[in-house]
Amino acid sequence: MANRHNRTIQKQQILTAAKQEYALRGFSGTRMQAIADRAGMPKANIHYHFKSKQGLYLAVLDQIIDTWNQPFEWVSADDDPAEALDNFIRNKVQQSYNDPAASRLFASEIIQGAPHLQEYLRHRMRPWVKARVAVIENWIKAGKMRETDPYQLIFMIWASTQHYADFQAQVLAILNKAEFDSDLLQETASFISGMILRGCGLSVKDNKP
Amino acid sequence: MANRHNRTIQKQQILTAAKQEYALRGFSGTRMQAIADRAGMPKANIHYHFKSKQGLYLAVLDQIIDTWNQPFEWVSADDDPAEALDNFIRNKVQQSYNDPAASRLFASEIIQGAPHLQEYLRHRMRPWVKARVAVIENWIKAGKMRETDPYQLIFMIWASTQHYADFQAQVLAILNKAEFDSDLLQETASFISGMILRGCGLSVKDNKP
DNA sequence: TTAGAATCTGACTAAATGGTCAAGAAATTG
DNA sequence: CAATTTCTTGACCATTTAGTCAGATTCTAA
Repeated sequence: MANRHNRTIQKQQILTAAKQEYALRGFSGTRMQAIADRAGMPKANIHYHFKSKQGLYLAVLDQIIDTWNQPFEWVSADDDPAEALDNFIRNKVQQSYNDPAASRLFASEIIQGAPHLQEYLRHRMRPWVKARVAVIENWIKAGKMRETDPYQLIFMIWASTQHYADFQAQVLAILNKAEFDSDLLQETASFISGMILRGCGLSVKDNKP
Repeated sequence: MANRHNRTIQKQQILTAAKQEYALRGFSGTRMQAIADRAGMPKANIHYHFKSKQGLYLAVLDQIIDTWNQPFEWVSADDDPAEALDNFIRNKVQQSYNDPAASRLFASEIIQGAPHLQEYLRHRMRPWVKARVAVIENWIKAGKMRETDPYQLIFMIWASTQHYADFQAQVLAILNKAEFDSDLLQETASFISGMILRGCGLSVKDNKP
């Protein structure tokens, strides 16, 4: 079958395997051999597709960022804050659930000072946040919600939505559960949404009409 | 000077240096030589005091847990929920601020599945949480606060209070600041406290009377 | 003071691991 | 159906690094 096609598939297999391994063991803890094993191909093959361990790592980060940015063009000042925030929160929780490895890898990178993400944080994420902050400020000025520091609000939403992916081991141990199921996901999303909305002085609409 | 004394001091120096390095580069990313350099002694000396890289790592984790457990005996059902929660939140924020390396190291360990903390999570942290959950449930039964899932509440407090230590690189980049100062600390604590209290249907008492 | 224990240290070693390479297999193309 | 390019792979290498060790130094106790 077409080579072009294969090449794409192989690269993707490598990226996926690498994401899992990097998330599981950290950058330094990851062995190229482990990625190769997981991807089901000889190690040398990985070095054919990617220049180096670090190059592969950067490629994984890039892909994560691309995936995340896609469905995230969020709302304008005209929207209803309660609905918009609820949407945003449920979206984030769902995203962490869909790809916990991505969330964890990203978290590890930031915990270690984000050495490879400065550019991204400063020139892509910061403007994105600024735009959302502006929207929230508009809502506040329009009296649609309680006066609330928009930056802090966004940080708090990030923190609580990602927590279930990043600290899953802790959450499961405390709850004495074996896995994070879809029910718990819904409960979690509703809980966070409810807390945040009430915190912003917004009324929470019941999710089961 | 006394040997016993020196021994203790040296061990402590090693532990502190190791905590910084492990937090900064992760377990695998950390070099024994780097710990030695930071502690200002030859590498072989570290292996005299600690069996192995992993042994030292476990010792660091142990010390972190000990430090954390000390001031955390929290409240009973008789206390006022608003005050108790506010206290707890401010305490946690302060703790993250005082020793961000500890917070980050712990976070890294959990993100990677908490391979060395299963015992601690299941047999020490879980009972601790259970006890707080019981208190919160009492508050709810007594009509002192809104009906709220106590586990989710604790997770959310953990998530948002630790976020500023663990994801500091991100927070600073977004806010375009160089460092996390004491003012921002206070704002953050007040913000989180306010959000959580309102979320629980409790009234927030102003902090500047 | 001195024997003996505890501590410290530079030099060394064995193992692990990222990365290379040359030769072969497969696909593409004119 | 060559000729050429692209891809695959086992074997190999250079480097890094945790951990060792024997000898020096410092402390303790009698």
